[in-house]
Formats: sequence, C-alpha cells, structure tokens
Amino acid sequence: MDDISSLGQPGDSGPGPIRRTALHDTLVTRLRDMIIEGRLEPGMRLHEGQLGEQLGVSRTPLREAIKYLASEGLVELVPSRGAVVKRFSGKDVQDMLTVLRSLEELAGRLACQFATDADVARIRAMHDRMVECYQTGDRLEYYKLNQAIHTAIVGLSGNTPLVEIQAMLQTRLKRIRFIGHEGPEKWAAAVSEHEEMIAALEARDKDRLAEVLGRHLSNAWERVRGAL
Amino acid sequence: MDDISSLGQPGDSGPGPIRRTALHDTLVTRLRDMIIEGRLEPGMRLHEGQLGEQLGVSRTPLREAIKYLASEGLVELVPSRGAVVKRFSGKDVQDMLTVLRSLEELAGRLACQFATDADVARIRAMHDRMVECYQTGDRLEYYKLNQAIHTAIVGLSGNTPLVEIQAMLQTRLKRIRFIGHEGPEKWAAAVSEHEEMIAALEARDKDRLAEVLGRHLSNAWERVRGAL
DNA sequence: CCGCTGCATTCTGTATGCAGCATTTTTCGT
DNA sequence: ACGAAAAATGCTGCATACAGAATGCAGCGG
Repeated sequence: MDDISSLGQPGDSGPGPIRRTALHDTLVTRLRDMIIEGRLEPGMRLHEGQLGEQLGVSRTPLREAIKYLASEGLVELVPSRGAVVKRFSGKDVQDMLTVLRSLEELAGRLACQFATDADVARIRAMHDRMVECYQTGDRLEYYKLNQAIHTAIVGLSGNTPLVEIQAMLQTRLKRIRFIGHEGPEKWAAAVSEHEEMIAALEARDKDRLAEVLGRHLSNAWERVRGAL
Repeated sequence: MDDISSLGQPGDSGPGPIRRTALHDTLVTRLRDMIIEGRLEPGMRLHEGQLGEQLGVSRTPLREAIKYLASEGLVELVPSRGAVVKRFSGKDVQDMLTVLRSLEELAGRLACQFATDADVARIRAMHDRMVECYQTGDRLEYYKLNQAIHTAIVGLSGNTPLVEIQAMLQTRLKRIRFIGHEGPEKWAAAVSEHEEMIAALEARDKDRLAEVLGRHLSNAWERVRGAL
C-alpha cells in the first residue's frame, strides 16, 4: 500500500487561502523524498508504468514531475529510454560542496548585515536544541536541525535566488549526508564549528562567520568522503 | 507559420550517433528563447491550447516543457490557473548578480588553477574578436561573445555544478541584458574590465582575476539598472 | 558452437478525451 | 438601474489511447 493517498498532505488547517495542490507537484516532493531516502537508488530507471501504478496515479502527472526533477538535477533524462536516478561521483559531491561553501560564505556576510536580534535568537534556539540532540545522541533530529540552521542563515541573507540555489544543492547532497555517519570526534568538531558560527552571527562579525562557514563546509567533505 | 518544424534542427549529418531529440526537450529550448527574446512577456499566461496550436504540438509535451522551465525559474506555476512568465523585480536582478559575482569569483580562482595555455589562448581569441565587435559597433555579436567568454572561464573551473548554476542565472538575466543598452562610456569601461580579466587569466593571477570579475559584475548592476 | 537477423514484447513519447475549477456573462430580484 | 446569484464558457489537470522506438528472444545461417 504505497498509494499517493498515504502521502502526509494534511488538509491545510488554519486560516488563509486553502491550499490547492496539484498532483504533479505532490509527486515532485514524493519522488524527491524517495530518491533522498534511497528507495530509488542511483542508476535505477524510473519505470513510468510500474511507478505510476505503485503510486496510484497515471503516467501524465508522473512524467511532468520527472521533468521537473530533471531540471533540478536529481534525475537524468535519456531520450527514448526514460529517466534514471542521477549518480553523483565523489568529484561531483566535492564540487557541489565547493560551490556551497562559496554561497554560504556570501550568505553569512549578508546575514550579519540584515539579521534582526529576533532572527539571531531564533537560530540560537535551534542551535541549542541541536546541541541537546548531540548530547542525547539523536542523530536524525540533529541532522534535521543542522540543515535547518544552515537554511535559516542563508534565509537571513534576504536573497531569494541564493536561498533557492542553496536549497537545490542541499537537496542533491542530502542523500549523501543521509548515509554519511561520521565518527564521534568529527561530530564533536562539527558541533564546535556550529557554536563558533552562532557566536559570530550574534556578534555580527561577518568576516568571522564567513570564515567559520567556509571551514565548516571544507570539513564537510572530509566527513562524507567515506560514503562515496 | 511558427510551427515547431521551422526550428533549426538540422538532420544531423556527419558521423557519430544520430541525435534523437524528444519534443519536450526541443520545446524547452524553444520556449526559453521566446521568453528571453521577449515574445512571451513577463506576467503573460502560457496558454496551453493556443501555444500548442501555434507551435504545432499537443498539450502533453508542452506541459512537460513548462514544468521543466518552472524548475529553472523562468515561469511560475499557479495551481488551476496554468503558468505565467515570471517577472523579475529590480531586487531580484540585483540578488542574482550578487550570487553570480560570488560564483564567478570562485570560478576565476579555479580557472587560474586548472586552465591550460591552449584554454587561455582560446579565450584570448574570443576576447580579441569581441573587441573587434566593440570597435565596429556590432552590439549583438559583442553581447554573444561577452557571454561566451564568461561561460568559458566558468567552464575552465572544471566544476560541473558551478557551470550549471552559472548558466541558469545567466539565462534568467539574459532577457534583462538583452534589453539593457548601456551608454558608450560604460561600454568602454566594460571592455576595459574584460581586457584586465584576460590579462589576469594569462598571468594565472587568481586574486586579481577574482577581483576584476567581482568588480565587473558589480558594475553590471549599474549597467542594467536602467532597464528595470 | 557462435553470430546475425527478424519478430514480439515492453516501454517511452505524443495525442486526445473528459471532469473540475476559474472567470465572465447573463439574468433575476430589489 | 444596480447588485448579486446563477449559468455558461474556457481553461487546466488528469486519465487513457495510440504510435514508434528499444530490448530481448528465437530461429536461422555460417
């Protein structure tokens, strides 16, 4: 029972215009998650008939979702042979991290410039919760908060394209990081770097924040390289 | 007669595997060009029926192409109301240029590291031709070579994601730059900056190249701001 | 025994049909 | 005459049907 109706798409409680989600849009999210979680492995073909039946939808919206993901870079379109889940080489991951580093350095500088005290406090709170997860060993929640913090800092830049591109790269890397289980000492180092980040942000020290973010992402490569 | 068959897709003469292009893929390129050239103005709705008839294709591949362009950020999907050509505000353009600046600075540094003499010579040749176009006043060809040089430098970084993202941002900005006709003095400054860029690349001086590229793209905002 | 050719099956690519929503126009009530 | 409700129209969204390409297999020839 993997029907699309089992998708957690709550009925939009709360005020405001009711959400009117199109099926192809739902499928984009759905397929993305399946790829990130590894249920659709790299190199695997996306069989329209089978996949559509499995999800309980016809091929048309499914194909549209696949085209969307192709533009996102998660799947590759092979003419007359359908779509396959893109496989990222070690170099690809390294290159993405290089770009991500540059972008987050930029975002950090902008964030220092534009962040309100409330913004900073919000991120500090997330950080504290993340440290808690670190201490209790809750890797999944730690991982989520970690990503959320990075996303939040980039969000503070107020630069929409920057936010979108960072999100895209994070998505592509999610699957790798999802696997990559770093050792305790590296984990500790990562937490320490995060602590520095927050401190720099609170001090609105943009050079220091950029430096720490850069270092953090350089180290990220070391942390995930094991999971080619 | 605006049929899709009028698209310049020659019959792939010459050896090698014959090109097998899918219709939706052709449409992506086609629609992208139409948006860049302004034949599809920002805010304009992409009417599936009408547009499909105009291009001589059915709605299905057209819809797939639209989804692809939506992921690229050129069109916006409005539930139950189709797709509209995305309109970029001044801030959007400024933000995109900010990101582009950061990316090209990075690319410049990498290019200095990896470029062979032949690569540099190729770019120098493009630059010389561009200067010719400047002197003869051939704006269109100048514009194309200008973009090609930037793309080529980014290509020398050897970083595929970087290349893709830069290409995406360039595409979004193309329409704006397509309009933006700078005055003679600014044009001269732009050419001068390009001269510096090539010199820095030939000297493999990555800091200088990054600095010039950064300056060049900061000025780019001044050059296009007139064409909101 | 190995390789090639032709056929059958399966899947992709495209077109069309149908239902639901949005918008506009018309009509009715005040 | 003005406003509101209701019908009508046009479009999107999804499903299905059909055509063409790719793959696998069987049969045939070397």
